[in-house]
Amino acid sequence: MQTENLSQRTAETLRAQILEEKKYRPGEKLPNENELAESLGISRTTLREAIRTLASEGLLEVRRGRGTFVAGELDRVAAESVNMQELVRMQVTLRDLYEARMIFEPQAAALACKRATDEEIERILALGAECQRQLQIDPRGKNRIASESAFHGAIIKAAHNDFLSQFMPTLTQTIEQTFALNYNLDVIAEDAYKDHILIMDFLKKRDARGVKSAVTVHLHHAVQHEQISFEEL
Amino acid sequence: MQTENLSQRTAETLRAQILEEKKYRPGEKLPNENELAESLGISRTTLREAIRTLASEGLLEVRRGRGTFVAGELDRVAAESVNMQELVRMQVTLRDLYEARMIFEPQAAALACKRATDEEIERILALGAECQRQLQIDPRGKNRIASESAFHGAIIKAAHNDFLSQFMPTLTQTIEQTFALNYNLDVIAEDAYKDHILIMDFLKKRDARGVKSAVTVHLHHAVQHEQISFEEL
DNA sequence: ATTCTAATAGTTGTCATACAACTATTATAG
DNA sequence: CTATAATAGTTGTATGACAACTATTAGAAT
Repeated sequence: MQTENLSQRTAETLRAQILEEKKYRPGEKLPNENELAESLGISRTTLREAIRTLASEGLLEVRRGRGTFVAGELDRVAAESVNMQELVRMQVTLRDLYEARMIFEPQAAALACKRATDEEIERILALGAECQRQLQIDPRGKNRIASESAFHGAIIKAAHNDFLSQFMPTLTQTIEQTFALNYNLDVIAEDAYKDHILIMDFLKKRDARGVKSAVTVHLHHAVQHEQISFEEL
Repeated sequence: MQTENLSQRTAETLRAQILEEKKYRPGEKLPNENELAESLGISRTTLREAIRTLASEGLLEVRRGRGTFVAGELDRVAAESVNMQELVRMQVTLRDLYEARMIFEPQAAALACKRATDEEIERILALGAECQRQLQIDPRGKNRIASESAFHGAIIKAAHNDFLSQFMPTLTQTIEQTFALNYNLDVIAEDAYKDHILIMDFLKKRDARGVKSAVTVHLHHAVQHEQISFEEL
């Protein structure tokens, strides 16, 4: 599979030289572009495209008039992102992703229960009601899925944790993207309807433990058709 | 602050045209490089560097011989990564990050308890012992911190969840990076020593709930000097 | 008519070269 | 000794050319 182009292959070569071979240390200056290109046996144009890729990843830092440098260790750490694309490529299993979701979504819901403002609770309930309506109209429709995400999203948001707020949608969307196909929406619909009632009830009462359990159950329902088994936690 | 170079400014222009102006829709093909460069009033070289940046972010997909395309909606979602650098920039608070850690790490430890091979348990115990040694030698030394990370990391890894294995180190390193400074290592050391014993004991017995609680306590000890208060979960 | 093949148009990939623009150092003038 | 100018080193941008790949189209063979 010689499908990748030269500039991308070069980017990988450099990445390996930095990260694995440690040919260039954090903070160290790379040879200038002309030298480096020649030593790699490629044109400067191609090298520059490779450098752009690595700079965009945060591994390199290009300073005009001075040179190109390997990012310092701290910056490098910060650059290590959780890239969903990567995860898909490295074949992280659905089980792993769902497991992660099952760990933190119920907890986030519990937090929401304690931290949500009254307005937020109202909004969540409204979204939940809309969700129930969509479930009855067309359990397989796009609107149903959208309203469900909105419902879940509003709950997460009410947890008032910026990290979770940003992280959660990425995870759930990745899950949906990867496996939206073999999802049996009809079967799930009945369970979902009842689950939502539970979740909303507990939210109204601000019963954190109740919400947490209800969300856990809800996620189990959503996943039980995937023949994934989860351990007790 | 006209500091950014033209190719990067062009990347931002294109990003805005796609994300905000919606001039190009998901899946849509961009004009070819010659036309686009001309219409932007820049050289093809510069445009290509901008495209590399966006392609590396996952927003564009370049197909040789066919053209350059805006990533489909699904792919785009996958490209949305949780970038720690971003999070730091948007001032996600330490509390948020730690809260996330407190949600994930104890559960991960519990999973490890059930899924670790005997060899993994052995290795974790060895790392734990090393950690204890370092704690006595020099509670503030670099080695102590490194061995502690190794210990925690090995536990996470034993959970056999590829997602968590990639995600947790990023989270913990970000936390450490952000506030390694105002860490009172001396005070923590005593607690840590006892916590480690607990954690290792429960691991040996493969008591998942025990480990989970012990890790929770450990994290609370690590954070209690930061004057962050956490809700009950 | 159908299928295979070859030509072709459209596109990205790579190269070589030149010069502009910026940065840091060194040499020079005052 | 200081301020300024020259200079060397480096990245940034532009141009033009051609290679390599993809999809379509035209044409030939069946």
